[in-house]
Amino acid sequence: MIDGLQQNYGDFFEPALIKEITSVGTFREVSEGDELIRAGSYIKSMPLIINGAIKILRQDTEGDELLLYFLERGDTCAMTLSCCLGHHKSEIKAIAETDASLVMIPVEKMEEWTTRYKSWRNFVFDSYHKRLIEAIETIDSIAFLKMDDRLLKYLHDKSKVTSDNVLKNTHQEIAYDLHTSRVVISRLLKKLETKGKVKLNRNSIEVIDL
Amino acid sequence: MIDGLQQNYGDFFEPALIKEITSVGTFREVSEGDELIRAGSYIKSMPLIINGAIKILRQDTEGDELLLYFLERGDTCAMTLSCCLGHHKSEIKAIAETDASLVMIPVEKMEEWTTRYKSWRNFVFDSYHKRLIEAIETIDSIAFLKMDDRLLKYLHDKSKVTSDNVLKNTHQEIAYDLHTSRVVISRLLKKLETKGKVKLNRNSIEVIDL
DNA sequence: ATGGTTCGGTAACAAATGTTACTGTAGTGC
DNA sequence: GCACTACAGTAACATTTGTTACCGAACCAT
Repeated sequence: MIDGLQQNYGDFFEPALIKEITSVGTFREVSEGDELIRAGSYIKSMPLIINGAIKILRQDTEGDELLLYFLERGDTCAMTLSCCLGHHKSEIKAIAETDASLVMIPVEKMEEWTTRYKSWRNFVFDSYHKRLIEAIETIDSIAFLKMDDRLLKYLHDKSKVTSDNVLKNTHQEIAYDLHTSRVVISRLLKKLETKGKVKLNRNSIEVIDL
Repeated sequence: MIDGLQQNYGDFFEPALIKEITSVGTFREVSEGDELIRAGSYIKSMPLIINGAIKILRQDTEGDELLLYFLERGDTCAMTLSCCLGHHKSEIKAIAETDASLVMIPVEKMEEWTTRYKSWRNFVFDSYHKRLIEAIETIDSIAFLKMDDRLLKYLHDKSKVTSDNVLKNTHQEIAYDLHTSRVVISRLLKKLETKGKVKLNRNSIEVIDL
């Protein structure tokens, strides 16, 4: 755990803080598909991502879903942050996109560090900033792009976070993430295949050139 | 200015901070329609809103626009915050929705206060949280609602921030905010009128019952 | 192999939204 | 008054997206 922290957060946090994290944080490994945060639940600890990727989804009251963004190493979940600091309910759902390792920090420490460590404060501010930007980029996609371009962006982002240009996804799963229907995704993927941008196989999509 | 600060921020900030704000902040009055922040510009001071309303828009590279949310008394602009703290470029555009009064805080002070005042720190965290929630609510609207419901929400929100159930808006302006076309808005407004939800006049819309 | 299930391709259709074009009317300046 | 402009109403049409239904292939368990 110390290695992972040092590697991903060492440039950012002062040694004393790294040491504290090591002593109070708990290391956790999760498998692809694990649900880390359920919408509407309360959260008592905050994850620092050491490696792997987490996807953050918005879920409305009828259960409709929409992918907000991915978190990667060095990231933390701003919603969790603000839930912890403000003691609000979770507004989102988090699923492990790949196997991942995390360090979980208890809430009390977070608040304490905010006072004591400048680097922690900056990290928290920076995380908020990043998430706000990501949220706004998501808004851009939905508001300004048509479904075909949103799909392209999705394939691109996903192959980036998994570091793999073969996506092991069903069309239905993509449809959930983009909040549309399976038929629409199949239709658009087929178009992309005829353009030579992807190669389609059962349960997987090979990204050729986006 | 001290009155306004005391009234809107007094519960939140300790007296010493209020005093500091008074001494280093500059009072500013803006008129409806004034452009406070232009997309792509750098920002050197942060506004605390004393009264009035500011609308925050996203603008893409082609000039397409979309309303993100309104700011009201007691609010500040989280994007400005993070731009100041992180020295990033503005990603948004801000327009005075009504006449408004603001107190502008220089960047340096903001950073200093973050270290010195717990209440300021909490204010900043809280602002980030609020804006993130608002951004996500905007995502909800675009992703999960159809244009007719988005229009209803728009009319509702707008009549709330202006404290007036008569909106002095052209259809074209609404179309810009919702990123659609004038014809679509006219069509939907007409439907709302036949349902008795609004009354349409030239250059104004009376909200009857949403 | 058999039967059941999941996945993807496709067609046909429905609904929502976007686009273009034309109208009349209210306001504005002269 | 007259010309001009901005605004809103409407129709006709195009495009995009969503929905339903059906088929066949791949996969799975027995």
